[in-house]
Amino acid sequence: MRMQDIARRLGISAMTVSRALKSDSSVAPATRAAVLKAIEELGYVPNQIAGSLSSSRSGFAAILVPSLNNPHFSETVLALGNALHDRTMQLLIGNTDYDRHKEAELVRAFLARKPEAIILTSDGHDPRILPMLAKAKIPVIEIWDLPARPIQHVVGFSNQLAMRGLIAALIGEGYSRITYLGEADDADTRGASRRLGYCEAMAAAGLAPRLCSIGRPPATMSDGERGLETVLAAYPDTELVACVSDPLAFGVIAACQRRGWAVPGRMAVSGFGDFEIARIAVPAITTVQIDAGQIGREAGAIIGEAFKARRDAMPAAIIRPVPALPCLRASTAKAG
Amino acid sequence: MRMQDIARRLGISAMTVSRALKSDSSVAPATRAAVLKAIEELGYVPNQIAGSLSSSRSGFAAILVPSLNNPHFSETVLALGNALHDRTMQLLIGNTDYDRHKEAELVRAFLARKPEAIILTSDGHDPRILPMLAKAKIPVIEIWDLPARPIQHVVGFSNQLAMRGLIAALIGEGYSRITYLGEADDADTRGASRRLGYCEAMAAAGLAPRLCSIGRPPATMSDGERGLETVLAAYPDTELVACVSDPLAFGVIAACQRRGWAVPGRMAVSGFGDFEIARIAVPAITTVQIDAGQIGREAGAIIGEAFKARRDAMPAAIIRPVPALPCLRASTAKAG
DNA sequence: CTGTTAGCGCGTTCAC
DNA sequence: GTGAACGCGCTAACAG
Repeated sequence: MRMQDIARRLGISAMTVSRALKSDSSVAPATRAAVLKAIEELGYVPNQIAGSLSSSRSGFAAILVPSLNNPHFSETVLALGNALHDRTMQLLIGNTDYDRHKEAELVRAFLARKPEAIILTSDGHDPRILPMLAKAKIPVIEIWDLPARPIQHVVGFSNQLAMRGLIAALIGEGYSRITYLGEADDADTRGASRRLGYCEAMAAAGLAPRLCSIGRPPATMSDGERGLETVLAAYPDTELVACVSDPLAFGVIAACQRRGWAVPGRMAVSGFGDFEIARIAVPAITTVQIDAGQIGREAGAIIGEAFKARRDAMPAAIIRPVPALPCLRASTAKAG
Repeated sequence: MRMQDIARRLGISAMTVSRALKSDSSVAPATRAAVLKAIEELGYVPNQIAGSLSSSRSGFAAILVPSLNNPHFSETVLALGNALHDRTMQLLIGNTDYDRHKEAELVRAFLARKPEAIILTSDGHDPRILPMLAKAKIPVIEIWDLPARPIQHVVGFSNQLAMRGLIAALIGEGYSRITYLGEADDADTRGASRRLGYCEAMAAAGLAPRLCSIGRPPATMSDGERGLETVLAAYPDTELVACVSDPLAFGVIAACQRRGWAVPGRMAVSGFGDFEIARIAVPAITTVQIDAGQIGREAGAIIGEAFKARRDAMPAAIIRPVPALPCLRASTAKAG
């Protein structure tokens, strides 16, 4: 069924049907009512592929995240999706699995769909995506970090500074034998940034870094459970395990509890991200607070501004920092 | 940039470029190499919107889930996405927020994109979507439950039987003052099914149902923390809280621990779904094991079979059950 | 307020 | 193995 069929049935032209479906165009109220009624009765669904080709507006924005399974990223995706819904745009979601090559492949596949904006979770990108993005001439937004050399717009925070701030605060609490537990390789540059922040904070206090790793990202609760062994093997005198993320920290705490070790007391543990579990777990987990939803909303706002700016002037790159502050909780409390 | 531009540059026709991009067509190897080289150099990205319009194959499948934030659904989405990737199809993901009306709106919006298959998380659907789906003439797969009156294909398990099995097992362990904690309304019919399963198991043992609720879905850890109060207010003698999901159970356990109550011992708690947290938490949480990834993979396989069947014969509805078995863990262990 | 014309950029279907 | 004509279903841009 095509617009033509609706039109013929009403003795009008397809163009009028098309206009009746866009509420902003000028169509006689009676005509519009008749069109909508006919569409409803016949169960007609417009072909948006044809519409997109004709209008060269796909109605898509694309977002790439390392892992949809991570509640943080899915919250960002959700918030962005809601923001775009208000602009009647849909979201194409891609999962890079912390893999640059897969990211590049997805960028290519998504660009073929002519998205009107693209959001990348800031990471070490495959350099080949840059010319592709430049050619697409659409807003590009990197989220979840503050890259040294941004592609264009940014919504995020410095993972490095945030982790440095947390570790500095913990050192201030009196901890010194702090061991870092994170991913092994640098596929996840947010993880690498956090590790760097840890090292800086330790160095600033005159302490040597103590690094342990658990393999490729993402860092899971199960990794945390195994990770405690790794930490103790390398640094048996550890008094605090600083984890790259909250789920990992939860796993470490669980492993301690299985051993009958008090957390805190026998061992302290910190995380990163302020996942729900960090607030609910017993003990509650010391972490860095991030509002994942806010990142999505801000990204949606930037897309709106970019569209507006295109009409007016040269759209300047927008760098929008979001808060990332340490939050000390029971898991690192010092006894009495 | 269009195919025409590539073609002119090589002194060939656009049609040859098009064929060179589909590896199955007959193009001289030298020609193909030249085309691919030119495309690479110029950074040409084919316009899939035009391709879809012309071939009437969108390359999309659409999936609607109640909540992308739920690690279970995101795992299903991920597995389905991988399965479809092998068929070079992309996944349009929609979040219904446990809302039938929103689901209907999304079905309409997605059908306009001409997906080649649609996957719905089985729920009470808005009846208006049925004619729309029928008209679309594409495979429809309902997942995560076994609906009484399926639309077409199904991959799932009976939430009712699964919960009944779990409760029966717990009654077998010697529990009788079991209180159910779940969502309030029936927006989430999987939750309603589980509640029904609980009631049946209790009735079968001659026990009266003890129902408590925590508001609309999804059931979060925070809901669990508050939920314990609700349970104790209504049924102070509760010895086991049977929760509609693992995160909710985790919240209840956390609330117990904050009161200094031993779990198990002073209170037992069960969940549903076998989320990672159920295995890692201390105590580990008794639950019903579901393989969320398998549901996605099976759905992907059904899409493949449906495409094959279309050529051969009338595609019969496929009902593919997946396992959902009780798993007793420490959180409901009987002392001694 | 409504209709007509002319593409949008590909892939299908023929020719050769 | 390659090219030319045509159409996919809709909307932009113009008439009227």
